[in-house]
Order: sequence, then C-alpha cells, then structure tokens
Amino acid sequence: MTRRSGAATKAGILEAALARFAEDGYERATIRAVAADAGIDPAMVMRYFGSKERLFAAACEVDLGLPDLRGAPRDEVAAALVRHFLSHWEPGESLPVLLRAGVTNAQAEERLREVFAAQVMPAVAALTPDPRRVGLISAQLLGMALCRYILKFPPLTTMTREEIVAAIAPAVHRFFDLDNEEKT
Amino acid sequence: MTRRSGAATKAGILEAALARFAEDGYERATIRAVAADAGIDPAMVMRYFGSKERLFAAACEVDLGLPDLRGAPRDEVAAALVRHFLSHWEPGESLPVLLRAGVTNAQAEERLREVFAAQVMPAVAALTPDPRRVGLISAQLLGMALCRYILKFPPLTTMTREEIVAAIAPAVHRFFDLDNEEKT
DNA sequence: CATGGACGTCAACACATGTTGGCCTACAGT
DNA sequence: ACTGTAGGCCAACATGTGTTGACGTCCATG
Repeated sequence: MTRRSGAATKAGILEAALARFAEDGYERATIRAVAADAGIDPAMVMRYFGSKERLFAAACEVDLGLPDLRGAPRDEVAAALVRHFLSHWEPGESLPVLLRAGVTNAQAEERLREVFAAQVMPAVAALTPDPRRVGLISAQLLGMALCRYILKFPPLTTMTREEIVAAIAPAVHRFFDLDNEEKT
Repeated sequence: MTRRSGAATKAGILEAALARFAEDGYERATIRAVAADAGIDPAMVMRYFGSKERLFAAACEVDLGLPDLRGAPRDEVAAALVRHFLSHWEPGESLPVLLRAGVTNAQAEERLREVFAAQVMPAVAALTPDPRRVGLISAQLLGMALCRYILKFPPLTTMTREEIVAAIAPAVHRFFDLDNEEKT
C-alpha cells in the first residue's frame, strides 16, 4: 500500500463526496460509497471529517463569487448574471450538491437560504432595492438549473449554454428593471 | 378495536403517505411513520400497497387537468396558467411529493418528465410550436414552486398568490409570445 | 537504530429500515 | 350458532447504515 499525505487523502475524500452527494443527495449517498470511490476505508472518512453531517457541510461550502454589480451596464448585466450562475453547475461544483440535498435535507435547505441571503441578495440588491425581485430572479435561475441539470428535461438539456443565456437573460432583466419598461 | 372498511384504511394510508412523502421525500419517509400517522400497523401498508415503491407510485398519480388552451386570449392565458399551476401546490396535492422526491429518486424523476411530456407539453404546444419554449416556461414555474414551497425563500413566501401571478405571468407570456414583441 | 506518531485496515456494534409469516378477532353469510 | 374471511397486530428476519475501537505499518525524527 502506497501511503498518501493526509491532506491529499482528505482532498480525495472531499472530491468523491462531492460527486456522490451531487448524484444521490444526502440520504442515499453513503459513507461507504464515498470511501470506496476514494479508494480507502470508511473509517478514514470519519477520521478526517468526524461525521457524515460534517462531511456534507464541507461539501456544501460554496462561494458564488458574484462581482459588484453597481454601475454595471443594465443591458449586459442580466446575461452576465445568468452566464455566471450556469458556470457553477459543472460536475465538481457545490451547487448541484446543495440543490440535490436541499430539497430533502433541512441542513442543506438552511444552507441554501444562507447562500441566497448572504451572496445573491446583496449582489442583486445593487440593481433593485426590492427584495421580492431578487426572489423572482432566484426562482428563475434555480428553476432553470433544476430542470436542466437535475431533472434533465429534454428541450433544456439539448440547448447550448448560450442559447439558455439568450432565452433567460431578458426575463431576468425584466425582473429587476420593470420600472423602466412599459407593460405589454 | 373498531374495524374500518378496507377501502377506508387504504385511503387513510394514502393520505398519510402523501403528507409524509411531501414533507420528507422518498428516502426519509418510512413505512413505519406512514403507518403510525394512519394509526395502523406497518404490515397493513404492505398488504394494501405491496411495497414502498408501489405506495409511492400511488402517491405520485397526478393530473394537472390543464384545459385546452387553443384559441384562448393570449393576454390572459399566461396568468391563468400560473394560477392553475400554483393551485396544485397545496398540502395534500401530488405535485409537492413529486418534486420533493424527484430530485433524489430516479422513479419520481422519470415520472416528473412524463408529466411534463404528457400533460404540460401538449397543453402549451397550443400556444407555441417550439418545445424549447415549453421547457423555459416549465423552468420558470417549477423554479417558483421550488423556491416558494420547498426552499421557502423569505421574499417569495410572504407574497400572496396573486402577487406571484402578477409577477410571473408577464415572463411566461413573453416566453411563448416572443415573436409578437420587440426586443428591449 | 529505535520510537512515536501519522496513515490505514478490520471487525464489530447499535440501530433503523423494508418486508414476511403467523396469529388473533370481529363480522357477515348460512 | 358456526364458520370463513377480511381486517388487523405482533414478532422477527435480513440488510444496510453511521460510527467506534483495537490493531497493523510505514516513515521521519531523535
């Protein structure tokens, strides 16, 4: 048996956990499966992360890295927002984990609300003072991610990312910019 | 012990199952908990439904009852669609069950795609021939339901249903009616 | 060279779950 | 009154889970 450094093992576990949680959600993802993927004994997971709950918390760390939107050109900011959001849905990211688990796991649900309140809310608040608008935009974006990446609705999975951006951005734009438009 | 009729017991189990699946999702909802809620023995659930999987299938039966939208006035049809959709999210309905479970359970995920393909798709197809538009509308509606009823995002939970309709309907309208509008 | 600590495995515990078969009991039909 | 059947309960089994502790083994450091 070749030995690995502790940090490398820990990283390997986290990588495997990220994949498993994203694929199966919190309850169906087992410590044993994560350990098998990482090529080590289940007891190692406990040694490095303490418990399944804490392993999951580590896999939930997510930083959307939303830029400061103040003063951004309103025409492009919606498309940029959508594009930025979609880029966080590749395999290995934390967002799939969070959504997959957040629907059935109270801890993940709370974490998701935190991300919303601490990252999305302040960023989009630069564009509109109305928190309800931010909720609407989040619903739009999360709904797209849900249908495309989780539920795999055929018309959405076959579209390219830029097609998605082109289709969604105007709707997002409209949500934070209703005042400047006429009603249809 | 007062005896109930078989049909009444079966209905009681189904009601309890609906609530449990909606609250906890497929994996965390246990036969024992459903039986306890229904006030009977877990073995009864097996007698009447055969297995957890078949009990879940029974709880997944959903008929959105979408009306024929052909010839409907395009101005009102979006609002009607949103309102109709939201009405299926009250406790006791099958849609919360389906979404809560569809994110982690393959069977429910497949069922959700079926509902989409067999009910939503044909109904909305009367308004636009492009299936991608139907996907976008579904993403919009499911995203709203997800954020409001499952994740309970504060700004969305405090809005009234009609406020939601007023906010979402124009976006939906725009999705199936892009051709008739100018771009912003 | 020894030796302690980090890396890793193994076997087992305690518990919850879906599921099964046997048994009891009330009620309807004769 | 007798009895078959349907409604219902109980105890148990097999399995998979998170978690734990004891036991090896390599490597760097004295």
